[in-house]
Amino acid sequence: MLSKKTKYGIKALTFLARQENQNPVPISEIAKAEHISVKFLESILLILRHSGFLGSKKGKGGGYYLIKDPKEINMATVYRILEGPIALLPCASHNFYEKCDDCTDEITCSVRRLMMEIRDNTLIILENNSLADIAF
Amino acid sequence: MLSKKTKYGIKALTFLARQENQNPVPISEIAKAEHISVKFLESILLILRHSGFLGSKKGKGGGYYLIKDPKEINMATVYRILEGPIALLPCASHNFYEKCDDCTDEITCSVRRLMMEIRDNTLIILENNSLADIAF
DNA sequence: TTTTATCCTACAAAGCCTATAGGATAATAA
DNA sequence: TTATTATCCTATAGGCTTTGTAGGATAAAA
Repeated sequence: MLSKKTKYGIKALTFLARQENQNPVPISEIAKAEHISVKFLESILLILRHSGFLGSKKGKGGGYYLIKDPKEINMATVYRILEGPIALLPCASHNFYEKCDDCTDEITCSVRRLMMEIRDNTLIILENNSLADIAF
Repeated sequence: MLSKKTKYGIKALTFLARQENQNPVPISEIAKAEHISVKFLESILLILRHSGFLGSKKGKGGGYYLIKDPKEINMATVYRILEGPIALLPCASHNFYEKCDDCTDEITCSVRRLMMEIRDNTLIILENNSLADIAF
């Protein structure tokens, strides 16, 4: 299941993508519109800023704004930053690969094969969707 | 991510499906072969028995065995019993639906739409795979 | 100088995951 | 009948993750 962090993060990105201009939007405004705790959202937007999706401006008239064109923001990348691995098992993940303690032979592992198939399909969907695709 | 409970549960089912006959297999044997804690596996097999996948026999010569034909055991059903919802959000789930606290309009929610697409795809894969399909 | 708003670290409550403990129950074999 | 084997079942504990909250530091604008 998606964490609230990821869900709120995507909602905030969507909210910013829907803005008519690139003026900074304060956290409080996004939080109010999307019904999210201000402080929790603050920590999420900080992550998205550090990851290069958002810019920020302090003081009056400040807030967060999108740095990239929503068409260039890939949902697979967003997912990995907020949620972590797309695969349902570490041994089926490209970017977060880990060997299983209990498996003797990864290649013939039936669970892994099934999870790889799901992973491949989920990845295609996420990669085929940009922020612009889901926002409008 | 898949819980160990689900992973171990599927591995145990696979192990039983690969048995040549329908004789009961003791927990300890499955646990040893799949490198799983006996006590933890015990609790998982109990769930699978209560869900109608497994039968059991007590005492010497006892253990667990498959009740159904592996071809008739659908991985979507197994997943739901062990892991819970297939969807990544409660609002995108058929069998475990829950309304979001923060959403005002579910229909236009961008996160939900994306998660529904992933859910539909994942569901197809799980439904198209029986225990027999993944075991052999 | 005041107000506004982000920046950043630390922390706390709650819930979930991963087992483990220990006795009850039932079947088999000697 | 007794000992052994193996499941049945409930309770619980430790650790980790999630979901925030607190509080001050920093920077920009009025």
